[in-house]
Amino acid sequence: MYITIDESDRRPIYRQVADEIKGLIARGELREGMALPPVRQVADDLGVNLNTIAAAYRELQKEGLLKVRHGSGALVSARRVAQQNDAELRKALRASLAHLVLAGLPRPEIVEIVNEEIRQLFKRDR
Amino acid sequence: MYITIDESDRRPIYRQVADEIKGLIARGELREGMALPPVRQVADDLGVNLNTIAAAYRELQKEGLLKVRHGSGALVSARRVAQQNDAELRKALRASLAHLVLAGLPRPEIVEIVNEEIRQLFKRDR
DNA sequence: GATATTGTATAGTGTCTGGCGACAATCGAC
DNA sequence: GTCGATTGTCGCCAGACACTATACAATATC
Repeated sequence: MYITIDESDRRPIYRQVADEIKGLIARGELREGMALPPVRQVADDLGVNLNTIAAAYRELQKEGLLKVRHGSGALVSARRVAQQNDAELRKALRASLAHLVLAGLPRPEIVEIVNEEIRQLFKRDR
Repeated sequence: MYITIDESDRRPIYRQVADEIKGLIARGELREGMALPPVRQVADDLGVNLNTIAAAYRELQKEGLLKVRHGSGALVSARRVAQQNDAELRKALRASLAHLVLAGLPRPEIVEIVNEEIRQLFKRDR
């Protein structure tokens, strides 16, 4: 499972991992019922402690995306999060778009990038 | 200056504030040369300590968006951030879009929302 | 059942966040 | 120019958080 973490990213590691897995689920690379690698394996790959990955899994379980089972592994249990605050989602989107603007990207380029990302997200939806 | 903070948002307050101000600058509501309200005023409005707001201002100064002057206030000093990691920006965008997908929004609606947000961002650019 | 594999719990360490109070720089009235 | 008001800064503290190491518990495999 291709996950990376970033030193310069100010989010905690466990949340970076959780967000990456969310991305994999969103774009259908991880589908309902599929097993995730054991926490120790991911932890070794990334060079962090197993508890850090376990925290990420628990986070996703709390949101209803994973079913984590003591002794066996973790499974993708849904491709939908239960209740999601719409305002929160928009705020995050707005913030990331604002950063593109502040980076100096012109409007057409931003539109281009966004469309490309959306395309990637729905690539596997047929 | 209309800023809000959100208890349920897991980002620290000072970063929420910094991001909101970034948004105001990005969409041109705060323009270069304009003064920001004193840290005490913002702090009182939001019910937090002045140091929390000061931390937000310092954050923005570090990114080159503000000029903070001891004794006088803080000014918007640019509408561009100096160096910005492109990969980081895309990652944030990707994450926020993924969350929309996981919330169950259909592709057309996501496109709609994104276009609306982009429009808002460039509303004042003529 | 024994052993390996997998997630969980606990405890320790360092960092981050946010509050309080004192300090320092600047401004404005006079 | 001085003084008071206004503004940002600093040092310290308490609590929460992030991450690690190690021991424990549940499940799978044989």
